[in-house]
Amino acid sequence: MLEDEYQLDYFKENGFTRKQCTKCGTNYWTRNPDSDVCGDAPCVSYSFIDAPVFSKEYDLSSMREKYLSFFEKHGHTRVERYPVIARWRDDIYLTIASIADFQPFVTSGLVPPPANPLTISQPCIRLDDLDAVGRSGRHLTTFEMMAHHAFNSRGNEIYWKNETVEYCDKLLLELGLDVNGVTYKEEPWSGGGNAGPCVEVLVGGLELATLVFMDLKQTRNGSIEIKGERYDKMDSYIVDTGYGLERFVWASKGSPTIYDAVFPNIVKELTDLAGIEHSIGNPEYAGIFSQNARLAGIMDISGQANLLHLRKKVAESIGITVEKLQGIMEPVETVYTITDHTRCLAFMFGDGIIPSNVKAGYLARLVLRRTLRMMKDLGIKVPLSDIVEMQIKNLPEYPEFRERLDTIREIIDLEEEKYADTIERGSRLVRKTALHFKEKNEKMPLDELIQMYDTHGIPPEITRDVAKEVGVESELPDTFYSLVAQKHNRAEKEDVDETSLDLPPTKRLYYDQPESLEFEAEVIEVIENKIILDRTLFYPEGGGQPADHGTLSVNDYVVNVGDVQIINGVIVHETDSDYGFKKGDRVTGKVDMDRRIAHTIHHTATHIVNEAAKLVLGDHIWQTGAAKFTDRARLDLTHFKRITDDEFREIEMRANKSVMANIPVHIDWMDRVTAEKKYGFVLYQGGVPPGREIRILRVGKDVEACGGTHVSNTGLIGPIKLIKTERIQDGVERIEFAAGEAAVKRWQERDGLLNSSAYALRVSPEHLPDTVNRFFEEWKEYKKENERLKEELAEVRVKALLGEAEDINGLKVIARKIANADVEELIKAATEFSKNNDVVAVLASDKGGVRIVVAAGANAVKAGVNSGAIVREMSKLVGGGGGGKPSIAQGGGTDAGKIDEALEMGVGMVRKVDESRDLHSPREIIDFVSTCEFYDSRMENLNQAEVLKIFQTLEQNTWLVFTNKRLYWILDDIRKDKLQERGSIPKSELIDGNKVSVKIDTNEFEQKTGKVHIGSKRDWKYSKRLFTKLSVEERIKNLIVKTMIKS
RNA sequence: GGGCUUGUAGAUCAGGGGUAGAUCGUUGCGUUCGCAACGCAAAGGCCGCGGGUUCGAAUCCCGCCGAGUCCA
Repeated sequence: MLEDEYQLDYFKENGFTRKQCTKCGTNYWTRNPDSDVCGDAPCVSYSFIDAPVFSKEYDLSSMREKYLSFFEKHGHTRVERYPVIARWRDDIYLTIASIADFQPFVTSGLVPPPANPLTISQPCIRLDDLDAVGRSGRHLTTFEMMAHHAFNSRGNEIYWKNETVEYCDKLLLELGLDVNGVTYKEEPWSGGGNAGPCVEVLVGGLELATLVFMDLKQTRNGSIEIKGERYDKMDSYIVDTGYGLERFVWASKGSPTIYDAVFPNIVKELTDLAGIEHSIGNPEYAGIFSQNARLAGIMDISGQANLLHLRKKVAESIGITVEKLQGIMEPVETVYTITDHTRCLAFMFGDGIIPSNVKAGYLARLVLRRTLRMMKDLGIKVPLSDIVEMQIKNLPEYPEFRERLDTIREIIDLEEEKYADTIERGSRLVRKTALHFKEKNEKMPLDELIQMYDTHGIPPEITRDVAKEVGVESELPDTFYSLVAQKHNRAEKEDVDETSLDLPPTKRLYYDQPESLEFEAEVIEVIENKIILDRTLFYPEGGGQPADHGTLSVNDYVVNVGDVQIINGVIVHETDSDYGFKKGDRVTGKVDMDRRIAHTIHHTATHIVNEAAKLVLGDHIWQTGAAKFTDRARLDLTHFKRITDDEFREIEMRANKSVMANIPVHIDWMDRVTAEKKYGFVLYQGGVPPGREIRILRVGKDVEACGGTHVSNTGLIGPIKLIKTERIQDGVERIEFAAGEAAVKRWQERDGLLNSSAYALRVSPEHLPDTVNRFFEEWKEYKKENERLKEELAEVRVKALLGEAEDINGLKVIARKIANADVEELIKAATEFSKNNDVVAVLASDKGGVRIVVAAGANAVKAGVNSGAIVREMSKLVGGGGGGKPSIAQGGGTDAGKIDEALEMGVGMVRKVDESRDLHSPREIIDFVSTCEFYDSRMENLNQAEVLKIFQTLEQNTWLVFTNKRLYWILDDIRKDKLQERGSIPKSELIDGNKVSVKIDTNEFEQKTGKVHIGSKRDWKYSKRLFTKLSVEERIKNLIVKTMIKS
């Protein structure tokens, strides 16, 4: 269907014939009469290695220059490269191709290209094949795409297919390529909603360039079908070429890998640093890498399995073992990767990406951390910033990187530190978690590895290694990082439901008459509550500035305008009623000027604060967002650390100085291309406005494309008060500030706070810090003193009361009301009492209702006194609740009149202790269990029969401990003893010869109707996520398994 | 923008409704000619902030602030 597209006169007139590849069946054009395959992998393998295809060797800069000047000679204008961070795009983070520079506005025809035709060498970053970088011999994360573009439209064609192929062919021949050396393979192209015919330019088995003829766009019912999608012809059609600079250099040198061709000196430096032998002068050695690159060229090497396959093949063909090959290749491959990655980082940071946990900054961090890991593998100890600096110095064509060197170094050093922290923290966590699995004698599950990475950023390799140190095995998943990066590469495109309004653009009066508040207009359309006029003073929401409010009136009808939006140049007024409005009416509009002025002031102030921040913090500052309100505004800036107090103050001062300088605000409508040429991409601080003409706002040195309303001179802003900074993401600081009246209100508020605080302490505001400090210190001292005194008081009280003890069953019982004592006092006294083994203290106070504390000495507890149970009952009586451990418990209530009664009851309970034994035989337990309902931590009901069965299979030496409606523990002896020592569980005994012994909280045993809760949260907490995935049955078994391992 | 984790002594962390803990570090005492090591003891906490539930919250719930991390 696209066959005819490739029948080019140039081919026919220059001795080419169209052939079909005998291997893959694709059609291609060649001059070589003997050719029978297409020249692309996997049909052929590299033939240029050790056999350079051009007449001489080129390095990057000579090849780039050769290319650009070739196209200049042929009528193209040389265009400066764009940044690798695609600031003008909201759909991708990184510049992935030269054509990306001209999307979307140039390719869509909305904006003319900067030159036509043009040539450019555009640095690009692609992170899709991270795993292959360094290993395949040809993959790079960063490369320069040399290109020439021609933007054609119907009636104005610059050139099309014939010329494009001719240029390419001429260039190759000029470089000294054998006439039979090039193959043009037909390969329809599609991507990003566009498509078109395309030829791949193949030399020596390597794809050197791609010539795309983009003339189709995806449509629902298009007449042309490619790969299942339907397309139509476009009115504009674009020559989109891409020549791989690095590949040209490689082909010109014929070195074993692209890395040796492109940055031999850096590779050398790094091999030296790592102490690795890398002598590509040695033919035998170089042969290994050549062979590897050749075979990698015709294979898919993503993933461990594929890599192993490659290794085998290479080893086979050279005649050495895989292990030996691995030993030679791996360190050098790592060096290649580091070389590539550090160049990538040089471009990223050189073009101002700030590392972050989001967006492009996250990609930078990803690459940076990967690099650090590999440096560690090789034992390279120098700081990463040294290597990146090396790269930058190796890129003399990018002087702008050198200017930013200090900042770049600081950013990298900070990142390196951060990563070391993360790994340190992570290793501790892994060790801890691994110990749990060791206990269970299990492998570290994949889930855990994923969680370590997902939640804590610990790479799976590290998790594996650390776990291994502890003695726990784990599985390392394959192709981890490529998957991650792929998902990251594309920004989410926001779905704007474009209700297409087929109306003329509204005349925007607010630009020409910023000070007017009333206007007359004609109603063009009324759609429900949405009113569209031919002209308006109402500012529609945009550029972080909210919409104007106000009223529209026709005759006597007045409606309120609550929102204003602009859709494709048509301004829509959303009102609270459409009553009385119809097409053709003359209306009067009135804008709420107070609101507008507040927005206007904040908008101009935003530009000033932005500029001030840039001056104070550095050139890496970019605005990533902003919002204006009537009472404040906020500005989000890229910055790699927190803004300090000093910087904060200085930004504020500078901003106010700009106000005081009363600088005029210049607004011009400019042609986009001219503006970009003149000011660069700093124009696009908040985002990229569409259109051929853009509105340029200049305040002092700050120049931005901005559609907002602004004051004419900065003096009109009035004061600017910075309110606070906030770190909204890693690498993004938010500055909140108020300007004009809002600023005055802010500091009045602040003064109010200060004054009332100072007044409360009866000091003047300037003494506030000292005084507050003193008060706080004193408060701490008094607190401690209070504690000491309470302890002393407790001792005294105990001495005084011990004599009053009543003798019950050999225990000394003290029941006392201590008036107006707080809980702490009671506890201290009770604790003091219970130091005597035989004492049971039952204390109560009437402070704030009723407070009750009961404590029992060691012998008393052994005898069966349960303070918790006593307190519970006593508290119930006084209208409250309480509980605690057998040794000590506390509670309280509201009914102070019943204190004496409660005390009596407490004593009564001690009396009864002897009567209730709380040890039970397994038979009793089973009986008990069979009357209970069970539920687990997820509050799910359990199958009772199942639980029963599990209990019956419990091993000897297993203890079940029930308290407070919960089955808390299933324990082995050792843990039981330990917990009993700590008093966490009640004492219990093994009943002779029985398989299971259990202690049940007496209270609970009597209330058999209650539900029994299985498992304590504590047991699952260390890997909550893991356990919640398990079934209830698995969870119970898990507890039991743990127990058995112990014994 | 979304998810997950996290905030307790100077540091690293445990605990997880009922008197705030461990280890290291700090200080003092003992031992030593002195140091290290050791032994004993002490000091050091608004348990991130603000609400709520409760007789009682470091602990549970809600909100805020801070930190970390994965993803879009």
